[in-house]
Amino acid sequence: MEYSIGYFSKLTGLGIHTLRYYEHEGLIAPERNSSNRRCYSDKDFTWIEFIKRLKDTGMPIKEIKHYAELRAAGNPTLSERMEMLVQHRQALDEQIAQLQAHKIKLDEKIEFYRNEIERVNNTNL
Amino acid sequence: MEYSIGYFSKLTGLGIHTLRYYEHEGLIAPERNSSNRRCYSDKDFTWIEFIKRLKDTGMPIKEIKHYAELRAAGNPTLSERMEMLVQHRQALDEQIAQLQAHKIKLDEKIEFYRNEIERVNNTNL
DNA sequence: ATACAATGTAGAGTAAACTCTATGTCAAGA
DNA sequence: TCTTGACATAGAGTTTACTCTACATTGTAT
Repeated sequence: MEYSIGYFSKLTGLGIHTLRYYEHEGLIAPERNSSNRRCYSDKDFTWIEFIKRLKDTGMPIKEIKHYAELRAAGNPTLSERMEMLVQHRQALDEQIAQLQAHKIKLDEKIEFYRNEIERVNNTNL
Repeated sequence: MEYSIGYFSKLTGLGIHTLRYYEHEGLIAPERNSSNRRCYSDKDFTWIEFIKRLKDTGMPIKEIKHYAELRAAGNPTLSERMEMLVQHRQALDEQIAQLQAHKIKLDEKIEFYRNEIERVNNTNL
């Protein structure tokens, strides 16, 4: 199936302007029809979902663009792309570990507040 | 102990400009000496470490500023501050869960690449 | 045939969070 | 005394990732 930019925007939840911006930045290159309108495919959908995943895990646009270029170059770049993903997984692991450490501290702080509120209530009896 | 902005910058790893910016944005309010120089205290250090934690877990500066205002107002705002932290913990839990889901997908993708590279190597024997 | 909604491009504007520059003050060492 | 270095303020500049505006063109329904 092929999708207009308006429909593709709804499919992906990304906003027409954002889709055009991503194309301008070299992340995605949809086909064009005879009237120069963009025609997004199911492959584009799969690809944009992956882009969203990379973004949501903290990869900057420029790096995604680089990945996109490798992808466009086909099989010869397979191992380089995998290398990128392995490194990104490493960063993601660290990110998750740090957030979990932050969560523990935040839990402690909340516990502190619970006690403090209790204490203040008792003081003002 | 009291610290100059230069020393405090090294203590916190935050950059002199950033510390002044945080003060301007209402996150922190260090004392001043007779020559109008900033004097950061150990309390300021503890506080800035907490600010860093909030930031690293995705809380925007404006919201941290609001927390700082409540904090400056003392005991009457204890429960409101705790409420903020409880909500933030909720957001953090969701953030961690999403990253973990992303990680699973990324692992799958890397596994796919591993197989694909293997397949391409065998094809070109 | 005509209106109007969707799309096209180019470029300007926005928001967040810094980061830097210009200019001035002030205390301490050579 | 003179110079140097840390600090002060005000405001400009940067980066990232959008988001919007202006204006032209095209496809569709009346």
